[in-house]
Amino acid sequence: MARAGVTAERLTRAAADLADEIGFHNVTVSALARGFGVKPAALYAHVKDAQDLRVRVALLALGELAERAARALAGRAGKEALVAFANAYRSYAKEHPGRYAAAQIELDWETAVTSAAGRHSDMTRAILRGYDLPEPDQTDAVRMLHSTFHGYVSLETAGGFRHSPRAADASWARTLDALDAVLRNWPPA
Amino acid sequence: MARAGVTAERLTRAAADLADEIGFHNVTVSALARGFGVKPAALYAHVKDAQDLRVRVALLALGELAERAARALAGRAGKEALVAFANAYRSYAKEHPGRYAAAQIELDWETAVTSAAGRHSDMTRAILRGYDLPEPDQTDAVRMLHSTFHGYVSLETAGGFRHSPRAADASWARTLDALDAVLRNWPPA
DNA sequence: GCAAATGCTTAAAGGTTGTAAGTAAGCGAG
DNA sequence: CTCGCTTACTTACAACCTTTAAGCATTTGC
Repeated sequence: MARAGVTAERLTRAAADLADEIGFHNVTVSALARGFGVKPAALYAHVKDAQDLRVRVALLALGELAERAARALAGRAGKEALVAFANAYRSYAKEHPGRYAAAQIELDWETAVTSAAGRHSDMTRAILRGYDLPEPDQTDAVRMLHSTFHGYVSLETAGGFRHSPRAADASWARTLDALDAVLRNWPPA
Repeated sequence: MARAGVTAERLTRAAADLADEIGFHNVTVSALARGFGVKPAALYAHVKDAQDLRVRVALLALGELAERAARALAGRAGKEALVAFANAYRSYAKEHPGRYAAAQIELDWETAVTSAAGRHSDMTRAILRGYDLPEPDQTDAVRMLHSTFHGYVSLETAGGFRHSPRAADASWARTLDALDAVLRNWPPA
């Protein structure tokens, strides 16, 4: 019995890759074990249980997404920053649907603040620096931006825009135009 | 063996109720059968398989949501219509998280157009009548509205707004203000 | 080179989906 | 009213997934 060299990290990456292929929902401990050529029970030495594995994939995805977003944001401001950030977000979700789905699972407060989840709202706030919004409008705008990005990507992935001939890319670009416009002209309370 | 009186409709409603209680994800054929006091196999006489059941719950939810939205929209126009529609959407998701989750599953094209899914974009278009947008801006705006509503509700449900002291209700109201503002002042291409 | 730690296997219990075949209850017609 | 058909449900079973416990084998460290 040659050793397969399973580690929590390799397991997490394999689970993420598998999720992108067959859907996050369909990733099982058994399928993962088959991929490593070991019995399912062997994985429990590296990972607490199936939920622990899911959380690890979620944290991996959040980290990758934050890194990509940070790279997109570097050296840009205003609308350019908004568009770059949004595109980084959307392209990640399209290239890695399984990872993106993983990133949406509920994390307990402790895990969430420690993880890259906090970095995301920090970056969104960084975009807003170019629009000069006071609190609490800034928080509201962060939530609106995040909602629109996530909602659009989520609906697009679920096939919600396939019924109309209008290209999803075009609507996306116009949605970003609209967001930029409303941030530059934020309505008074 | 007294008959339990299982039908596809009652099964669907029970599944929807159970989903609201324990999460759509956790609804199993077995748990449902236990609720009816019958063996799991009995359910397969009324429903093709687990996926069929999920689709039925999705269609139920889409129908209920469409009905609630239509009621909210009746006799309103402009921002009032926008706010009423959005609130109907959000309140349904909060009252029926399991049903709402069900409504997000992918439906094949045939099922989707036959179902209430089409009615939803029709209603969103009805809201936009008050803002007088030409095509294809109208389609883009429909997609943006739907994305923002779904994204906000989705993130809120997943606990994404619990890290900040700012009330989710307040940000929601301001987000609707912003949407109204950008629809009244839609940026040119 | 031997002992301890580590990595994987076998074994087994318990839960889930789904099919097939058997039984019992209800219903309609003669 | 009872015979027989349809319908509803049960039992039985196969396949798969999760997770724990115990055992063996391979590395590693002293």
